[in-house]
Amino acid sequence: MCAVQLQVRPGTAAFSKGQERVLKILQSAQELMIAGGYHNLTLRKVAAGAGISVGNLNYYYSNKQDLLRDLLDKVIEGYVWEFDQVLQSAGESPEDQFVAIVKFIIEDIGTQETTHFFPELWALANHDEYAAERMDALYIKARAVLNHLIEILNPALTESSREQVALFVSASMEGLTPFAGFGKPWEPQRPEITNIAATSFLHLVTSITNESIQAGLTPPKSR
Amino acid sequence: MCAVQLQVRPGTAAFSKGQERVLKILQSAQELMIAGGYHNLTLRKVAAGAGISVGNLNYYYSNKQDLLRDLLDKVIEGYVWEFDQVLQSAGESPEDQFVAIVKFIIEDIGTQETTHFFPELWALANHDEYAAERMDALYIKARAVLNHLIEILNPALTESSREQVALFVSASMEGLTPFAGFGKPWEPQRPEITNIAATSFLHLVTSITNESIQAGLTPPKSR
DNA sequence: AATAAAATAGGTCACTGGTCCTATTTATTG
DNA sequence: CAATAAATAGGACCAGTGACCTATTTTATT
Repeated sequence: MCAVQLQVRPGTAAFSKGQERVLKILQSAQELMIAGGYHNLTLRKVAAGAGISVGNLNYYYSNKQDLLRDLLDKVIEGYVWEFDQVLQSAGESPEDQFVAIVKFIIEDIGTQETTHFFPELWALANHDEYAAERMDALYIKARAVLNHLIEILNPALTESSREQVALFVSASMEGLTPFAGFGKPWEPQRPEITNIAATSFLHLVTSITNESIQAGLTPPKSR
Repeated sequence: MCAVQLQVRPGTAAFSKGQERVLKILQSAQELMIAGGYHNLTLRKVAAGAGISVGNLNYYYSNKQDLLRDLLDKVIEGYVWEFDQVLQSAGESPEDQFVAIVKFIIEDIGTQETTHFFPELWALANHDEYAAERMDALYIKARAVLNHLIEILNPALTESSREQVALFVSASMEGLTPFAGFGKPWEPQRPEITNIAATSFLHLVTSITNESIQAGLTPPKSR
């Protein structure tokens, strides 16, 4: 994908300059994506933002798709890393840990980076297979944290029920992005919304049953 | 915005042909948006899809922004109309009506149109003021239905609490789009996820209090 | 120091996209 | 039917874009 990475072989030197450049390129691309969306991401702007020429950018990324993929990889890895951090931060009770994670994620969607990047990712995933794959991998990681705690909080749930609950919780929080994210109309009420979410999710994960997930609210009269 | 609309004056005839063309143009634009996202929406493709020339397209929409705005208006109006229908369909108890609406909305995100269009809208709203305004107006309408029922189901809630709860419920469902929408990994489990959502939301709206929204789960030890 | 590899700039090229202009055809109206 | 407006096609224009190539400079290696 990226020239530098491909050309690194065992026993080769540091390539520190090239690595730095790649980092600058990706940061420039990310900033452009956040500022103007994918349709504003041009190689010339990326090069300018990284302080290099278009020809040099082409040396690192021979085409735009490769750059986009590396960008997705980089940004998504960043979030995966954050989730791992959260998982390792030893908390009190499972309830407290669960609430802490909910608060952490809703806090995160308040940043401009997250508010602007993720809708682009969701839109990309509708038309780009690679984006869809990476997005899927990211959210699997994100739900792993929730899954782990839900299993403790509600051991009676089957694996599939638990995963469905985790998906619902995760997706619910993501859904707040376009409404209570950075610069959005409900941004000032994010604290209250966080309380609603935490209360609601905690009750859900501790009280939901396999049966209610399968049968729904209006159980069939037969049987 | 659109040439035809602007040139219609009192006493003028039907302009049936022009109106038809505008409809075809907007439908073509919508199809392209759904199929390939905004970055795939070009005037040439819109013209081809509508079966007219670029020059003729330019006669109806003198620039791309105007076309985009009319497209947003058209699609959003369609959803607003749907919400009004839902609101008028007299149901049984408020609980049943509430659950019916939740099911209706989650059903809707399973269509390709909704799954593909809305992420584009959310992304656009991050960089286009007009898109942000129209999106806001749409969701205000969508929440009005929820607000109305929440007021019945939980009269003790203040107006702002109620609106925050409605926002959370609405945003949660929207958040399912990139995960359980059309062609998404969790699409097969949408029925179970719908049950989880309905159960969770119904408990939330009937049991939440103003205090828990304000204070959160861990009340301060002082006082 | 000599040599090879890496990094960089600059320019070119074909193509696409939005916009604009003009001539022509079609419909409407008095 | 004449005249006026609406609708349409075709093309031109020009800025921008991704991709590519080559020459040059910088860096590393032996």
